[in-house]
Amino acid sequence: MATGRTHRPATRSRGIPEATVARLPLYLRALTALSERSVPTVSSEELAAAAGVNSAKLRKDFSYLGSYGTRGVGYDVEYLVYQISRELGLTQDWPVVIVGIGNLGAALAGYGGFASRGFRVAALIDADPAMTGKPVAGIPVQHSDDLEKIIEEDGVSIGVIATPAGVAQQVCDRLVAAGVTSILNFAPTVLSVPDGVDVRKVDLSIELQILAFHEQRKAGEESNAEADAAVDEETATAVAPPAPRGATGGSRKGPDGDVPAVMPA
Amino acid sequence: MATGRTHRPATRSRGIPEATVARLPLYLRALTALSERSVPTVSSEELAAAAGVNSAKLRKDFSYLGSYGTRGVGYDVEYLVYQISRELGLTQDWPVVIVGIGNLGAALAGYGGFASRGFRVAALIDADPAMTGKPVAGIPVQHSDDLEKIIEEDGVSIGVIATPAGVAQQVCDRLVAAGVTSILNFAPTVLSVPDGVDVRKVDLSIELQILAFHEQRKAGEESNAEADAAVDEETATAVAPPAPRGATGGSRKGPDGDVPAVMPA
DNA sequence: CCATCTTTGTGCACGCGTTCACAAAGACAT
DNA sequence: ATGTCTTTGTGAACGCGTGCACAAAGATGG
Ligand SMILES: NC(=O)c1ccc[n+]([C@@H]2O[C@H](COP(=O)([O-])OP(=O)(O)OC[C@H]3O[C@@H](n4cnc5c(N)ncnc54)[C@H](O)[C@@H]3O)[C@@H](O)[C@H]2O)c1
Ligand SMILES: NC(=O)c1ccc[n+]([C@@H]2O[C@H](COP(=O)([O-])OP(=O)(O)OC[C@H]3O[C@@H](n4cnc5c(N)ncnc54)[C@H](O)[C@@H]3O)[C@@H](O)[C@H]2O)c1
Repeated sequence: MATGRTHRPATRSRGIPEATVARLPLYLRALTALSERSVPTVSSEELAAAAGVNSAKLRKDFSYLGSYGTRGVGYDVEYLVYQISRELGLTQDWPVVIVGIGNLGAALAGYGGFASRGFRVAALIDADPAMTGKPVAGIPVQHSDDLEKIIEEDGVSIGVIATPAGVAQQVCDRLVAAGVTSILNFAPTVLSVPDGVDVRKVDLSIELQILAFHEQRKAGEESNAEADAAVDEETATAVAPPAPRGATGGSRKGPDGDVPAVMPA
Repeated sequence: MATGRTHRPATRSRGIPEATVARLPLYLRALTALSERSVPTVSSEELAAAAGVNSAKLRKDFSYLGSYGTRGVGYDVEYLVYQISRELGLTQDWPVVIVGIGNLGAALAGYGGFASRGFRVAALIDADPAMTGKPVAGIPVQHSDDLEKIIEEDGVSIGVIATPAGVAQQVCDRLVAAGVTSILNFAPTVLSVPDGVDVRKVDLSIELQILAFHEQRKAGEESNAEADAAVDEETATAVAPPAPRGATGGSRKGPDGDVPAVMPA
């Protein structure tokens, strides 16, 4: 997954496994599409195909929510939409703040997927005074000096960080101190937060690197076999680190083109 | 995780577990930061802290790559950077195309993290004729009619989809037919691809919903106990689906504010 | 050269997640 | 009412991932 929970030892909250929770939105999406086509019921097989998962897995997932199916028939689409929505907490409104209204933050602000399903952009926050008051996607940007006030007044509990990596931890600390307990982080940094705060990250760079790994495997396999072995031997004998790789050698920026986060130690 | 591999039954490629592969970029990032501070060596404990993982896990991860550490000392930073880069396939250049240059696509095009670490934006592609030729982040947008030609000429094997969900599958099919074997999908749809093609997805909406789930759990727990039970009873007795939830009821768009993907069946 | 101290590499156990396979449940027709 | 046929819900087995705990390796100091 492009994302992953951070912290908290994966204790299944109440009884629903974390892996199941992560799939519920997928089911919900497929179910919503069926609902719009006025399909009354759906079998686990069909729904599983639409969501791209195994049907047994889907049935087990639903079994954690309760017995909502009818044997011989399947699941009532509308009823399931309701149950999953309720389980995910989408029956209530979640005000969200976005911090860092640059390229990415602006795109997020204008994203339709935000507004639907109970997520409401409560505020856009940026440190740049030139941005203050300027409307982005119809919402005026507010200065980060007012961050605490905004969070408290609106009762915001979910924050999105789209600032440069270098300031992400500071921003995170301020959000948490102000009362935010869930953070979606787009900056390529490991955020450390106190217990009780959930952090999920979206990391484009990591996704690409994982794809590159598999791509290399697909491309090579036998043609890379000799070359790989040769490199292996060369570098293995030299205990000292080899010179930076030729093509792109020399000093360069971090793996993400961002300022590397300051390390704790 | 925010992301997740799709298809392919998680066979560990050659011997490196998928979970380990997903963490290598994290280690690489931390190591690069250390490298820039000219730190010569680092212990598993320190590096694990910087990457936000367990030190035993980190050591086990590295053990899959080989024995690159020195007992009593730790790991040579430069050497490890090189080994991980090589393992991830970052020593070569990966041309990438971005399809769908809207709000998100434009942000991605201008993202610094793309250019570094061997990923090069080979082309920006959009179906809107008005966009054609217009430079975005210094790169002229090309029309999607030329998609196949671009892919083949540049030998592109990684594609990024940032189009509306409704056309994502079509775009995906064209990319795959043209030779792309790795896809990073930002559209909220399940993509189906032939064997041998890797798909990873970044789904903002899913991340938010997972956060909302945990948020609800944190908020409620006992105050929601009665309310929840009441709702449970009411809906459980009525076998027929209940009316859409009051506050935000009525017909609405999909969970992502996008056109729901057309279902196969 | 030996002792001590640090840190790696990994054997092992445990728990979570996935999948198979099937009995039970219920719809539907006769 | 009874039988058939579809589909759910779940017991059980398996495999992967995680983390503990420790022996082996090697650096460092005397
Ligand atoms: N652009 C992308 O496609 C993309 C993709 C993946 C990740 N990211 C990451 O997302 C983050 C933002 O990317 P971007 O391209 O929008 O960068 P950007 O430079 O365009 O925007 C950053 C914004 O954050 C604001 N900012 C800086 N410090 C702040 C602070 N302390 N408090 C509040 N706001 C502050 C800046 O004023 C600026 O508007 C970066 O960490 C980047 O690595 C971006
Ligand atoms: N904006 C965000 O922050 C955000 C966040 C998460 C996910 N997404 C998803 O990313 C996708 C793009 O979002 P957006 O906000 O940039 O939308 P957008 O409407 O601004 O951009 C979509 C672009 O795709 C182009 N396009 C349409 N059909 C095409 C085709 N067949 N071939 C090539 N290009 C085509 C359009 O011309 C347009 O430029 C959507 O699926 C959205 O759900 C967006």
